[in-house]
Amino acid sequence: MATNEELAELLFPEITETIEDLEKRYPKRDLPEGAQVTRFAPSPTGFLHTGSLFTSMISYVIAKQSGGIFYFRLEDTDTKRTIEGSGNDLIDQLHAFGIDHDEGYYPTGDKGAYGPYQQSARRDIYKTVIKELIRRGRAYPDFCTPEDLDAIRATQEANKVLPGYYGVYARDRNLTVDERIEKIKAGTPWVIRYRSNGDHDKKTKFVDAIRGEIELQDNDVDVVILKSDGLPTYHFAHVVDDHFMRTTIISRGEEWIPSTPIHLDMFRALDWKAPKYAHIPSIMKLDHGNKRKLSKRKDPEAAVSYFLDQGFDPNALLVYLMSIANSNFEEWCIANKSFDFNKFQFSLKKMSLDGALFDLDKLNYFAKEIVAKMPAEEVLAKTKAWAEKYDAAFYERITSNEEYFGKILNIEKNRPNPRKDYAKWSDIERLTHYFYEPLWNEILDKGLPFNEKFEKSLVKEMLVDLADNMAYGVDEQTWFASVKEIAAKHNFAISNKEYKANPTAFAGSLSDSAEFIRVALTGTNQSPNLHEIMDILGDDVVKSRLKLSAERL
RNA sequence: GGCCCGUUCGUCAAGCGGUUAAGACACUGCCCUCUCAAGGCAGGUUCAUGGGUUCGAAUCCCGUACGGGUCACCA
Repeated sequence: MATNEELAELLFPEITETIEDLEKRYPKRDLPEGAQVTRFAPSPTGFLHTGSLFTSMISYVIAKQSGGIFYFRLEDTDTKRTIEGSGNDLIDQLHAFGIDHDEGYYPTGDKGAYGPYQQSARRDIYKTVIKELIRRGRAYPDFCTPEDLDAIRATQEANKVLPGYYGVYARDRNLTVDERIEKIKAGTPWVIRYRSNGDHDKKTKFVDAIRGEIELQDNDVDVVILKSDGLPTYHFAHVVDDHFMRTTIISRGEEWIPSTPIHLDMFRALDWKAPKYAHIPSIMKLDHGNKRKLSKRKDPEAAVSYFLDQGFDPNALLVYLMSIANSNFEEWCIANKSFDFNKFQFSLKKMSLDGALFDLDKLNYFAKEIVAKMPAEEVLAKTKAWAEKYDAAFYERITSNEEYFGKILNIEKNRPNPRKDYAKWSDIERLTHYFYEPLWNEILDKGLPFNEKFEKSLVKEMLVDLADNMAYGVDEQTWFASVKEIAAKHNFAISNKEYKANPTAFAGSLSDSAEFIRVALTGTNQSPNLHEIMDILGDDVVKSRLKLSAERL
C-alpha cells in the first residue's frame, strides 16, 4: 500500500524544499513593537477601482502610522482575466495618489526580501506547502471534471442541501492513495484540494478589526487550492503569501467575510498564526432606489481614472474617501486647516459598518476647498500638467502666456475667503474662455446675453458711453465711481437700495449697468470681480470689447 | 434558499442607559454684494418596525421588515 509520502513525491518531484526552509528564508520581520505590515494585493485585471483605492489608502495609512511596511503584491493567478500591463497601470495610478509602496512588485523588478511579489512567480512556494500538506494527509489530488461538479451541485440542489464539495458530496475525498496514484499514472487531470476537518455545525469566531467579533459556521468544504494550470486559488495563495510575507493586518473588501473560515481553517491546519482582518465596507451607488456596489461595468465613477480624466486633484478624492472612512476626519481638516490625511490619526474602530453611497456633491465640495487653498503657482502647474495630457487646446492657451494664465488664477485668491469656483482643472478651462480673444470672438458671434428687458438702443448707448468715459487705469473705487456717474446720466440708480426703494423712478438698477459691462467683457452674466477682470484684459481690450459689443446690437 | 453583515435627516455621520439627538455636504430662505463663487444667519416629522428588560432605550435582548454580501479550478 502506497503512502502519502509517495503520492506527494509523484505529484511534485521537482520540489525539494520544505516549509522549514521557507520559514528560514522569510524570517519574522524585525520591526518595532506595534508596527503593522499591510499590503495592497490587486489582480491585474484592469484599471484601479475606486473601492481598491479606498482599501489601499487604508492599508497605507495603517502601515505608515504604525511605522510599519506597506507592500504591493500582484495576484495574477487568474490567467484568463489578466490584462497585460495592468499591474503597472495600477502602480502608476496609485502613485498619482501618493500611495507608494515600500516593498513589493515594481515594473522594473521586485524590491524587498519577501518576494517574489507576483504570485505567478511563486509556484514553487505554493507547491512546497502543498507537498507537505499531502504528506500530512491534509490535501489530496481530486479528479472531478467540471461536469462531475455540475452533477454534484445538481444533486445538492435537488436534495435542498448546501452546495459545495464537502462530506459525502466530496467524491474523491476518500479515495485510497493507491487509487489516486493509479489515476495520476493514467494521466487523469487533477487539481489539489485542501482536506478540511471542519464541522459545519460548529462555529468559528474571529475578531474583525472594524466590526468586532464575527461568528460564522465552520468551513467544511474541501476547496481547490491548486488549479489544473498549476496556479493556486486566492484562498490558498492568501494564506501562504500573507504568512510568509509576514502581513499583520489584512484589509480587504467585506465580500471576503463569508470565506474567512476557509482561511482560518487553513491557518490552523498549517499551525500558523492568522493575521488580523479588517473587512472594509464597499462603496455603494444608488441605482433605481436601491443601493448596490459600485460597478466597474455600469458606473464610470468606479474607475479612479474617471476623476483623473476630469482633472480632480488626486488629493480631493483621497480626502473624500478618508472622510467616509473616518467621519471625524472632516472636522479634523477644519480644525487643523489641513487636507493632509497622513497627519490625521486614522482609526479602524471608527469606520462605519455599512457601505457609503458615493457622494459627488461632497467630493466637489472638498475639491473646491482644496483648490481654493492651493497657491496659484501650484494650481497653474497642475492644470498645465493635466491639460498637456487631456486637453491640447487648453494646454496651448496656458503655455502661450503662463504669466497671463497665472493672473487669471489669482483672481480673488489672496484673501481670507478666496474664490471657490474650481473643483477640477476642467472647470478652469470652462470658466476662463473669455480671457482669450479668439474664444471671446466666438462668444460674440454666438450673441451676447444682454438683459432683454432693456431696449437695445439703450444698452448700446450705455456701452459706448462706458467705453469712452469710464475711468481706466485707476483703483477699483475710482473706477466704479465713474461707472456710477455714467449710470446716473442714463437714469440708472447708483445704489441697489435706492432702486429697491423706488424701482419705477429709474431706468434700471446699479446691478443692471454693471451687468452690461460684465456681459460685454465676459459673455456671461456671472463672473468674478469686474475690476480684476479688466485689469487682466487691459484697457485697450476692454474698450474694444465694449465697442464691438455695442456695434453688434 | 442557507449563512453572514448592516439599518440615526436627502447624503456622510456623532452618539456607548438620562442629550434641547452634534457636525458636515446638499437643499430652502434671508443678509452682504456690481453678478456669480464664497462668507454670515436661519430652516426641515431623522433613531426601520413590533415586542421585551429598565424608574428611564437611538443606545441592551428577541422577533419582523428592508438593504447589502456570499455560497467557482474568479479574485
